[in-house]
Formats: sequence, structure tokens, C-alpha cells
Amino acid sequence: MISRREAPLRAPLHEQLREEFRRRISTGAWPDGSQVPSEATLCEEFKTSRGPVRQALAALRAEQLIVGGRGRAPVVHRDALSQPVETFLSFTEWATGLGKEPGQRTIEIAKRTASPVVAAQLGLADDVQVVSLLRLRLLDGEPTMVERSHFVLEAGQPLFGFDTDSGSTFRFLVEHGVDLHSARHTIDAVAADETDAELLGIPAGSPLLRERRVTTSSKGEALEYAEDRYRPELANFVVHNTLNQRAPLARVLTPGNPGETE
Amino acid sequence: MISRREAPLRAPLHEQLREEFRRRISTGAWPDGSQVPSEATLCEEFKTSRGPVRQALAALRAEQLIVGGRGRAPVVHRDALSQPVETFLSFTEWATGLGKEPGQRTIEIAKRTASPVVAAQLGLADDVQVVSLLRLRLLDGEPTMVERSHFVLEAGQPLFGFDTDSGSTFRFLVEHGVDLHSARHTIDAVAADETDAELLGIPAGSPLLRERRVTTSSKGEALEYAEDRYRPELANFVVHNTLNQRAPLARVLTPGNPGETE
DNA sequence: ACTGTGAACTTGTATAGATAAGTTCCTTTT
DNA sequence: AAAAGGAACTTATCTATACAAGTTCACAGT
Repeated sequence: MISRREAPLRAPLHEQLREEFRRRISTGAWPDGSQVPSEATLCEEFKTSRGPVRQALAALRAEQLIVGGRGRAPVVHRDALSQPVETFLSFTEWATGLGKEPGQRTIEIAKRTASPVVAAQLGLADDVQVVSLLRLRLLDGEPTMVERSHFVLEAGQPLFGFDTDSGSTFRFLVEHGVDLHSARHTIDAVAADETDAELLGIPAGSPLLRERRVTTSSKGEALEYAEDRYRPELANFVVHNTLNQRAPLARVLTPGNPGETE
Repeated sequence: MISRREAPLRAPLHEQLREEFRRRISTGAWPDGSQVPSEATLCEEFKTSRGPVRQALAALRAEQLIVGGRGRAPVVHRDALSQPVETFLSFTEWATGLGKEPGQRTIEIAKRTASPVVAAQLGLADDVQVVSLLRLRLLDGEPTMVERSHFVLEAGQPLFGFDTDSGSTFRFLVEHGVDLHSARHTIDAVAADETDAELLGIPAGSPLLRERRVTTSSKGEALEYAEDRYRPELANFVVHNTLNQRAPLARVLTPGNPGETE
């Protein structure tokens, strides 16, 4: 019963095709704006039926990597939004993907009792300890974002053995077996407090773009609660939606206690 | 050649099924948490093959309205983010969907030459006229958002024959044949200017959550450029993403001229 | 020169069937 | 009683085929 084949040796055909197509787009084998080979051609090339090919194309279509169709061959559309997942999970990988040099200065890393807000977001009792991290993030040397993240002990413990100024903490944690799987992001605006102002080199009270996120494991346990504050002149968020294709982004009423921060 | 069958009389089977299933979920015929009938059962009921049924279910699955599967029957999951599309296209329908009373006060509606920023966003020459609308939006009587929208003449013309304080302008325009199809939203933060401050009843300089959007027709022509500014204590944006499922939301570098507004 | 007709392509939709793989639950064996 | 086995269900994947519907383009007719 504990066969536990962690990584499936043979991914389904349509997934293989999807990744192959994605690779061809990202490497430029299928240049931006060019027509995608016809389904018949692809079936021929991969010796498969139309089902898996269409399923793979549909996935890319949902990401807007491919547009058009019905009659004429669809077209590669590789403009904006390239890596929408990594974008949100790792600042480092986001930055390098844009050709920028990511930097980070860890102001503080501590193990301490969770504040009420943090405890609530992580679903912990009030007297439980968490690993808290306060970092300044830079792009090409310019202060861009202040990150306050709080991990449950189980997930944050490995961080004390890691140079948090060196690389991607996200990748580090995943490689150490922390099951970071999904995240819920809340985006709003907030005025810079004294700390933000000093770190980012802006006047206190300046508007900042705030992203709060709760990262959970694949079983739904909250592992991290973080609050990132961006200089809006340097980074913002983009979403594209259509009448047909429903985006997993929603405008919501701000719940409960307004203004409270941490 | 001008057959122009605006509304297809017979939608594809899988779309009919999708809407029927969605209806059953929203009406409670398939209660939250209950198991969805098996594919075989649905094929039986609708006298169809598995293809369309699976295609319809896949669409709902992508919206997280249905979760689980493979072995056991999938389950209805009707909690969070319900109407992610209407959410972004119509303030009125978003508000009513939340059980709030939407309100709006039109400050100004005008036909005038587009400002450089607006012209650029709409892809127009500098001397072209647009229909500009400045509105204050309310939730249960409380000032919530300032909306500055600019329509190309073709799309905005009908607005002069419409009481812009009465209902959903989005619905009004769609019903008048304006082909509002998709939108690209950019989200950041900005300080309230004098106008914002007065309309929203907040101090000038307060941080506001800003959503700029370019709405385009199904052929890709820009029809509307709008800038909405929300009080962050009242509304914000939420996105949910996982390692597998790629969200069409991305964090991007703020392009070009920083700070410019209109 | 212009028009339009239609063949030959494309993708979209739907059917039918086969096999793989996961879950549930009852039965048998120990 | 507990564990092992297996039947009967489910969804996932894949194949093969057919027709509908939109696009492109060359060719014939005017």
C-alpha cells in the first residue's frame, strides 16, 4: 500500500506534449507570432491521435500562450505573462527570469511567539512559536520590496541553516522537503510605515502595493504567512481575463478589521 | 457573406451541459459538498457520449467549482470566488452578487480629445475624440471607488442615451452590440489626489488600490481604458494559485514612465 | 480587372470503444 | 478480529472516425 511512487515515471502523453510545446515556445523553436503546426502535423510527428495533442494545446491556450484557431492555424503569443507560477512563489526566480539581478538583505530572522494576526492566518494557537523573517528585496541594487514572512516551525526551521541572502529561499525549502503547494494572495494598498520608509528610501506615508499570502501544503495546512510591500513604481500585478476564460482572480470585499497590519 | 448570426441558435453541446451543470450547482440541485453524478449517469441522462460531458466538467473543474475525482466521484465545491468574470467586468453585478447595494454618482460624462496617455492605451492617434466618464461608486451608500473610464467613440456613443446612474453600464453596452470581450488589468497603488480625496471622503495622499484596465473586443481592438481607485479598507483583490494550475496573474515590472496618471 | 465559386486546408464538435488506474466495499483467509 | 484479496465501481487516458464550420487560395467566368 505504501508504493509511494513520488515522481511518476511516465507522465501522461498530453502532459509530455504540453511541456514539449511549452519548451518549443520558450526556446523560440516556435517563434512568437508564428503559426503553430497543424494538429495533423503534430499527430504525425508524435505518432499519436488528436486527443492528447488537442488537450496539450488547450492547456497552452488557457494560458494565452497560443491564440486564434478555427480555420486558420493558431498563433504563438508569447508577450507578457511568462511564468505566472514561479512569479508568485519566488522573488529570486521571478527577477532572474526578467533579466534583473535579484538582491536581498536580511534585516532579521527570529524564532518567537506568533502575533495574534499571524497566528490567526496560520491557524495556530496564540502561544505557538514561528520563524519570522524580515527582508529587503532589491532589483539591480534598487530597494524594491519589504518582505515580512512567518513560517510555522516545521517549515521554517531549515532556514536557520541557510544563508538567506544567498539565493531562492523558496527553492531551498522545497529541496528540504517542505511541501509548499498553493497560495492565496490578497492584494491591496497601504501607506509606508517608518520601517518601510527607511528600508525602501521613500517618505513615510507613501502608497505601497501590498500582497499578503498564505502558502499551504498540498494537504491544506498553512505553512507561511507573508506580507510583501512593493514600491508601485517598480512592480505591479497584471491579470488578463476573457468572457469565456475565467480568471482565478477576484475582487472581494475587505474582510473584518480594517487597517490592521501585524 | 453578411450572414451575421449574432447569437448562435444552437450552442455546442458541451457548452449547454456546462451551463446546465453550473445552474444545478448554483440552484443547489447539486448541493455544496455533494458528489457529482458519475459521467456514465450524465451520459445516460443527456443521451450523449463522454466527450462533451467531460469537457463540461473540465471547465467547472478549472473554476474549482468541482474538485477531486479519479476513483471516487468528484465533489461540488462552491465556497470562495464565485463569479470571477463578472467581478471584473461590472461593478454593479459584482456588488449585487455580494448582497450589497451598488450605487453610483456620475460626476462627468464628456466627449473630448483623448489625452496622450489615454490615446496611447487605446491605440489611437493623438487628436481623436473619446467618451470620458468620471464616476463615484458606492457600496451600501459608502463611497468605495473612483472610476475614470474612456471609451472609443464607437463603443462610448450609446452612453449618451443612458442614465449612467441607473444600472450596469457593462450590461447596457453589451446589449447595444458593443463587443466587450477581454480585459487586461494592471494593479498597483497610488496616493489619492485632490479629486479622489474629496469624492471618497479621505485625506489627500491616502494610499489607494488602483486597477487600470484595457478592455478589448474579440478581435483585439481596444475599446475602453479605465482607471479605478479603491479604498483599500473596502475592497481588494484575491488570487489563488497552485504549483500545477497556472494562474493568469503575474507580477511584472512597472514599465516605462513611472507615476504618470493621465 | 473583378467576381465568385469551390477545392483543400484548418480547427471545433461529437461518437464509440478500449485500456489504465484509483477508490470503495464486501468477502475470504489467516 | 485483522489482514489479504478481489469484484465493481469510479475517473483518466488514448485511439479512431466522422462531420461541421471557418479560412485561404487558385482558377474559372464574366
